[in-house]
Amino acid sequence: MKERLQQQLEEAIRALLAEAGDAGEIPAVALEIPRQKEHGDFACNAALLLAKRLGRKPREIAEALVEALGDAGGLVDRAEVAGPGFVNLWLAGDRWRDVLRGILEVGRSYGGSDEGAGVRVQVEFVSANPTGPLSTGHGRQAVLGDCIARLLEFRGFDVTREYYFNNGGRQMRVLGQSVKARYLEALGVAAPPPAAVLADPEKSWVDEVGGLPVQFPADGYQGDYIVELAEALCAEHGDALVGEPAEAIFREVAEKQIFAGIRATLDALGIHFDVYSNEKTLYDEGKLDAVLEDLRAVDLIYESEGAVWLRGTTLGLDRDRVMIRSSGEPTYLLPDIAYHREKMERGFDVVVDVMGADHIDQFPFVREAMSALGYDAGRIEMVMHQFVTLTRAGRKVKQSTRKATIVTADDLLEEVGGDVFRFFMIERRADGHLDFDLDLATERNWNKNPAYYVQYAVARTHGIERTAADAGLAMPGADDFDADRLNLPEELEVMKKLGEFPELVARAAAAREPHHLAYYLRDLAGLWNPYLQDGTRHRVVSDDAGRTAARLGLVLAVRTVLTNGLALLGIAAPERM
RNA sequence: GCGCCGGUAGCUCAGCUGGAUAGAGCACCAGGCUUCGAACCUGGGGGUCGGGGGUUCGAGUCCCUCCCGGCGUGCCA
Repeated sequence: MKERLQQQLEEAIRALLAEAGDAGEIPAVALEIPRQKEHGDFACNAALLLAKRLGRKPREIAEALVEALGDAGGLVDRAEVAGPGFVNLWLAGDRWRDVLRGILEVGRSYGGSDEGAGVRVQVEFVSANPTGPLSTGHGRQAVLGDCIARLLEFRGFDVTREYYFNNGGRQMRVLGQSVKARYLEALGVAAPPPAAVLADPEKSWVDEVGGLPVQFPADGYQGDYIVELAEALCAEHGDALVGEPAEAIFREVAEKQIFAGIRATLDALGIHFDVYSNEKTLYDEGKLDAVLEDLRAVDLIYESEGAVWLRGTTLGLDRDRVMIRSSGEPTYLLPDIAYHREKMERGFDVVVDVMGADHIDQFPFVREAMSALGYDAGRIEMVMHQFVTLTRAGRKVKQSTRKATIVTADDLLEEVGGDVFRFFMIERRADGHLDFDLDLATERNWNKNPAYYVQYAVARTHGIERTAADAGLAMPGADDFDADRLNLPEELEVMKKLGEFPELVARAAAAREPHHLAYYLRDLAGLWNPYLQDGTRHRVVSDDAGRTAARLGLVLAVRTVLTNGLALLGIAAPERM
């Protein structure tokens, strides 16, 4: 619809330019839906853009444009010049109604496209290391990444969801040590670390067991989940593991169990990854050494103070960074670079890295290193998101790692449910902070909750279908009704909104900004729920068979769009609530 | 100090490549259920779009500058 109008418009502009002896390019005119509906269905600013170039008054040009456009091949009912020189266009009424047929014909794929056909995209997200349960921030990232993936799939891209984690480095050793210390504590052979030690990250705690020192690491993991892991080991193995090194069974069991917990959380959110990658594999396959050699070959590596450094300054960055510590252990940077090289080698056309604000510092180094290694770093995108804060009873919920007052993604999920969790997490732009309002999310009067508001709009369409079925009526097919019977202004409003959906999806996908969907759905439901409220003026199932069929068509179209939109957010579209 | 991200109604936030009179939810006030679903709806009050300058026919949107907040600036993760 809009495309056709745009085409007509450009032709008219071309004609206008030709008349003035101007054979240049036509400007990128905006054809947009005005905020005020008194300004028509579409408004065009072409005359304003051309004024200087043609040396004529904008309104004059606008008049000429209106004349040249005519009825735009039957699309336009009325056109007028307004304000400083806008051309406001009113579409012929039946053109809006075409939207309904279009929706019913394609149904579930309305809003989708094949623009991404043959393009392989990897979306990497969550990527939390298996050292503890997912935080609310990870929860946000999980929903964000999944929704981006869903959007891209809907636009025809070949999407791989991937989770990468570091399991080879120092933090996993600390994890093993933490579990072992708690294990000995559970056995009763070691004392728990004093509170003063736990409160000070610089201090470590040492106890003697069988003449050997056992240490709770200074930066050990303090969460209750570590204690629980240790107690489970104690119950299963008794004291048989006392002589085992922390790096062996303790570390392995912890990684396995914690990772299982993470996957359970993701499962509960309906999020499934295609590929799990980890640092250890890269290490075992020699990928870390290889990347180091190749970076050395282009003179980006040097040694200093016993550590191996990447020359960030040569790459145009503000500093150099350590790749391998003087202890011999790599930092995160080296495996990250090796991992991204793998992404390139695996042939993805586009790589989207979703990451929290605290990780973005690393990104330019990875990107520039890719470039230096001869890859097209332009294929690598970053989507950054800020943190999540919780508000309960009008106050910020204080969270502290040290005091173990962390609210996990699981806690939150249990409290509000998956649909609300997803809606609230995706509702805001990723690059702003997210204030998760628990009062609103757990509101007993569900009507205040925007997630339910949209779902309710869907449920009502099913209620109408049930009523229709009771009257012996089936939902109509695309050609089974006369859309001209829908001529109330509020019906046209709904149809216009439905018509915007494909462009909205395209924009959200291209910009990797799923939050637009949440607002769109809220808006559409905000037209639809009031429409249904007026049961006399807008009664769908009535004695008027023709109008009933047309309105059932509208009901089905609205449901289709709401359902498609909710699916892109991973939220259920219920038949009843 | 430097870098990134924010600052829009009492609160939480939308605002597409610059467009006309800046929107929504919550909160607050006043109303509405013999209704295909009231988990809903109708109406109302409420704004120096952080401050200042600039570009433009036109700026919440672009540029400069300052202020405020978050994050980063580790041989932490």
